[in-house]
Amino acid sequence: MNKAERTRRFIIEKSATIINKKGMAATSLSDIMEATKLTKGGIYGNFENKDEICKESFFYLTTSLANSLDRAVVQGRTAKEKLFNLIEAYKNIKTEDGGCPLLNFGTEADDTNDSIKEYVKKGIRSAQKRIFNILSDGIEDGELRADLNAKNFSVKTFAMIEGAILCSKVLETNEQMNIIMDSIKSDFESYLV
Amino acid sequence: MNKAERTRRFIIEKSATIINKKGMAATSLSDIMEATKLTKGGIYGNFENKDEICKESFFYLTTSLANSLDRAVVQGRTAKEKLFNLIEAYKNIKTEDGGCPLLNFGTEADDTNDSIKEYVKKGIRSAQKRIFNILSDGIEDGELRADLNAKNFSVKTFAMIEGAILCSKVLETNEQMNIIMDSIKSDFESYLV
DNA sequence: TTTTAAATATACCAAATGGTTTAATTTTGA
DNA sequence: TCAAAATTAAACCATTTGGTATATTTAAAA
Repeated sequence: MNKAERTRRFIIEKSATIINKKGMAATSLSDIMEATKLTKGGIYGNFENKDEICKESFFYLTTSLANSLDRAVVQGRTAKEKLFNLIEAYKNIKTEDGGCPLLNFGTEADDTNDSIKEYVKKGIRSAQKRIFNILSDGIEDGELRADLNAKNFSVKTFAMIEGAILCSKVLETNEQMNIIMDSIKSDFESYLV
Repeated sequence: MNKAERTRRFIIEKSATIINKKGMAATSLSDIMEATKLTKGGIYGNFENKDEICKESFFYLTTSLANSLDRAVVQGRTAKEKLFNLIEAYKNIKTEDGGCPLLNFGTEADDTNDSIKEYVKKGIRSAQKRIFNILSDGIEDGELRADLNAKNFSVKTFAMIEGAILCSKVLETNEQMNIIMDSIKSDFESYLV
């Protein structure tokens, strides 16, 4: 990484949390200047415009999150361990960093920003696929009953997780998060062979 | 309703959809001026500031939605009819009006706007209570098994619905919404006596 | 119908917005 | 080490922002 690449990355890292919390529209250049201690020149020398910073911040947030979820999954050896690890990893999403970027960018972009919406779309699909793969592997290995509909279960689970994140953030307690995650677990266990 | 009250209401009705779609921060006075065909004077004669317009728009959106959900519920005579009607009403939330205000205002306000966050909090609680009441009435009437945990089921169901709205809006298809709603229904049916 | 009070438009304002240009400073590689 | 290239700071720009003061119009009551 040369200087330019380092600065670019530094700006993204600093901006990402702010944008995840405040939203793309509500985050101003001044916010980014303050967080990076750089002037506009320093920022615009590395990025075309604010949109590019938002886009790159979204990529940074989603890949960081995806990596930490993937790391949790590979630690598990059975489908059950994998799914339960994944759930714990979701629980560990830092509220102080703004929560899930798919939820934040998704709700902001859905009516206003088609290109970001496309990226969120891909993010949702791959998050669902992560769950789907655990389940279909489990079925193939005979760990899970074949009548488990992996597609439906993964869609449902993802929706519950995002809803759980919304509730914990707004209600400012993890109570409902725990209820929801426990419910996913026991629902899953009913499909164990 | 005198002239002032009518104008106030008119401004709220026009602003509400815009704010629900674009978000509070991204909606400018000019957006509201354009939608209402009023000038700043006409708007600021009826409202203190933009915050008040946002707050009133949130109230307007949530009470409209709550009313239409309540109307759907009372049409049903059994718990099953009530819940299924509620689910259909949720499915009918107009995407072109921006979707669920609890989701939109909740994700925007959670890190930035404590007073709106408090109102969203109440909105979530009452949405969950609407489901809870259907279930606990059903248990009391002997329509539903007593081992149905009404609290957990309502929390879980609400999360799934909000997640489903997010997915349909971003993915631009109702496929997952249908999967999720059907899953809620069949989960519920397993508790029928 | 006329007076008075309410509601709205017009014309402002300072501050902040995203973005550009140019000059100065750092890095980098030969 | 030193020149070329990359990076950043400073000053600037037009536009838009939320908000206000005042003039004008409209509605309501006597």
